[in-house]
Amino acid sequence: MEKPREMVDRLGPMLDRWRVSRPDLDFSPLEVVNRVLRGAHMIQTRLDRIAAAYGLSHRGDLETLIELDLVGPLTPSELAEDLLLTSGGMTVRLNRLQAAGLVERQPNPRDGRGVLVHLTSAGSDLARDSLGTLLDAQSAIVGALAQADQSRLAKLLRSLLTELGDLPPFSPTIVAKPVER
Amino acid sequence: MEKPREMVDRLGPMLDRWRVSRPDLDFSPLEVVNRVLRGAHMIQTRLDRIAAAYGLSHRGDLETLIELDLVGPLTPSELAEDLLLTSGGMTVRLNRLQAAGLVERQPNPRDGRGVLVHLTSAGSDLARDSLGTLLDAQSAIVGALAQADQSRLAKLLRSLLTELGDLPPFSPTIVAKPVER
DNA sequence: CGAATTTCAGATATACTGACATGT
DNA sequence: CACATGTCAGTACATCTGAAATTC
Repeated sequence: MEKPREMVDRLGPMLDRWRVSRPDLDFSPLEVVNRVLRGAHMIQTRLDRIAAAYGLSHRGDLETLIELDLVGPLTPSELAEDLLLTSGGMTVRLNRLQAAGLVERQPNPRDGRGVLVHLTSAGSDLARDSLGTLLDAQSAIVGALAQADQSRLAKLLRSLLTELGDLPPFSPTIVAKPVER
Repeated sequence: MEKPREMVDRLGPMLDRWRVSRPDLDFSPLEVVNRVLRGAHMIQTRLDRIAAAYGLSHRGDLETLIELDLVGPLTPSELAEDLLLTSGGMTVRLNRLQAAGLVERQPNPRDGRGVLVHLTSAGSDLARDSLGTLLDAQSAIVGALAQADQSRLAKLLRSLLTELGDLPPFSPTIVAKPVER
């Protein structure tokens, strides 16, 4: 058992000052909310550096390639939903990735209105090459926590996200669709 | 004791598919990292709506006002550090807030090079009015979790942030080393 | 003087909304 | 026909970098 010596982040002292200023208010929700925001900011900075090392200077491009590599061809709508983006936003991304020769749009055989986004072999190579690096970086990020703490943290965050409305596309209980793709 | 019925967020099923696709890789860091990123995205969306309701359509403007209201006049550098921004970015914000009549720059009596940012009375009113609403919103966000879970989550996030290098301006014990990395 | 504070211009990202064409 | 998909133009937002001016 190690006793954490100085477990202080930037937010702690700020909260202390705020509480002195307004002792009548309850700032405890910030202990979670603000840390999620600050954490995301710092994580994003690290991940951006990795994407840049693979020649992708646009946030989100790499995750798009990786999602396609792991799951297979998807429609722009599906991609947008998975990656928390509007379809208009995804169009911009896909145009860029297509211009870079990393993805291709092909007609969707199951729906004449839409398309399926495929990786080119270059896109596939890039996704595969970078995934390991990306996982290593993320592993380093959470590596400060013991395994048990990591999974506790994951569980708590999952509860939070569920409450925030980050739900799967098809409510699990509903039967019909077996993820046809 | 309540047994959570369907504690499933959007990420869970995505991870399942990825693990099928690449059973050789360990995706567990994503359980934390990706949830922090997605959580921040959704939280930010909610908080932006509140700021907009107070006439502030620019992300970060409200937090700037509130920080000034709770802590008192600060220099642009101090604000930038607290809010994870470069000084150049803070200049833009302050120009906007000043044009809106919400803050004023005054010469810093302790340092002729710099300025101190003060709230105007309009800025102060806005900060005070909105703070309660903002805290309520954040309370609702974490409200799905039991008190004990909230504080567990806060603690785990704090460890994560500390590891990520989100440290207070003056490291309490350490003297020389700026956490070279 | 070398260092710190702040501003600014220029550059680069990011992403939404609403309208449209197309197809179901 | 009512609705869904994808694209695009227009708009808005965000933020950094590096150079310059000022003062410590």
